[in-house]
Amino acid sequence: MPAAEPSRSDLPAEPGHSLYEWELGVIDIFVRAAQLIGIPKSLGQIYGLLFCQENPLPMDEIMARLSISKGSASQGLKTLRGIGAVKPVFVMGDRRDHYTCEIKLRRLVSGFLQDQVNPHLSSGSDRLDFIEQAIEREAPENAGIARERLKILRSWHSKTGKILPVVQKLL
Amino acid sequence: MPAAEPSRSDLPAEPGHSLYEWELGVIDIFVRAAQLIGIPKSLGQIYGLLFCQENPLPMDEIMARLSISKGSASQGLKTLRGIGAVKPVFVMGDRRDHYTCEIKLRRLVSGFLQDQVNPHLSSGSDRLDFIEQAIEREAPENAGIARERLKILRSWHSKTGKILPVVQKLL
DNA sequence: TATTTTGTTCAAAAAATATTGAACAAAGTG
DNA sequence: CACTTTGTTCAATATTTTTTGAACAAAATA
Repeated sequence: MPAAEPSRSDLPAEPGHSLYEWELGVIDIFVRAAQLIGIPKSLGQIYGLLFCQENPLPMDEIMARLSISKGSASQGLKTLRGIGAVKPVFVMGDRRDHYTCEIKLRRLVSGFLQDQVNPHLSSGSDRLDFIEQAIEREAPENAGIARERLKILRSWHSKTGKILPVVQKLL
Repeated sequence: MPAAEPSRSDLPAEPGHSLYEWELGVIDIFVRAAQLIGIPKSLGQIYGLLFCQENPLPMDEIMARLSISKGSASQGLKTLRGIGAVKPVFVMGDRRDHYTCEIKLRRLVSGFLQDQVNPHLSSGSDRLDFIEQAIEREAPENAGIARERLKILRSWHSKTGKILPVVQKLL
């Protein structure tokens, strides 16, 4: 598999001005990562851009350098803030919010897991209970297989719940 | 958080015939899981349906019970087969392929990781090398920060590569 | 060989998701 | 207070992804 030079098709359509080649490469990586974990590309772009900066950037700069709209930038930063991937920092003498990215892998992942995965896991318990009730209620001829599968699902649920903390510790 | 009864909006529009309530519940869980990891709902539906069966099911049955199209069923089974989530089994005296699902969590996850995550990880190496070259080539005034970030990315890459085997072992 | 059964492929349609930009709010400034 | 700057929201639009179904192929059957 050659792989070679990363495709740039996902990067700003109008590369008019700034952004070094190496920054484009980094952004490319984060855009792909975003797609892998199923979040919008623009989040990957914004995070990637901030990841390359020595200093925090205000929203206008982000919009300009990535050539994305105000709405995208605002919404994107909101989401990134929500999972703790990005933080507003106060910059003396400037009224605008400036943003830096969270650069600790562990925190980054924690925030994501907490926001995207944990909710599923906890609602999962309720769903399993619901299924259990349905099995009793219906008492189908094949309640045997049903109960067996439910048991498997419960064990999966439990295993998954135990994995996450381990992962976080290892990062 | 109430949570209660799983929504059924994702399940077959025309629940005309079979499918017990408990099966709907199980399918619901797998559809959500599918969305969480970013694969089409229909894959979750098919896997979920098979997960509830004691015996392998041929494609027509899958189409009928889930009321999905032939194309979806065929394509969905192909993908599931590709990641090892589903296996064709020979059924004596029936010309059709019959399918069972892989029911070992570890294998299920392995297949998925191998197919979806590993490729990203390996192409990642090439991308990092590309970025390194770009940094040298451009020698921007701020090559300092650039090299520092690259180092971080390399460490992330390495950590991630080490996590996967651990996860698989734990499941 | 003609016919049926089983399954794949792929262009077109539908559905889901992300992005834009204009209208609006909040808060500072002169 | 009128005006500017900064940022949010959300309906409309654009884009991407998924699903459908009809055309096709392969293989068994009669």
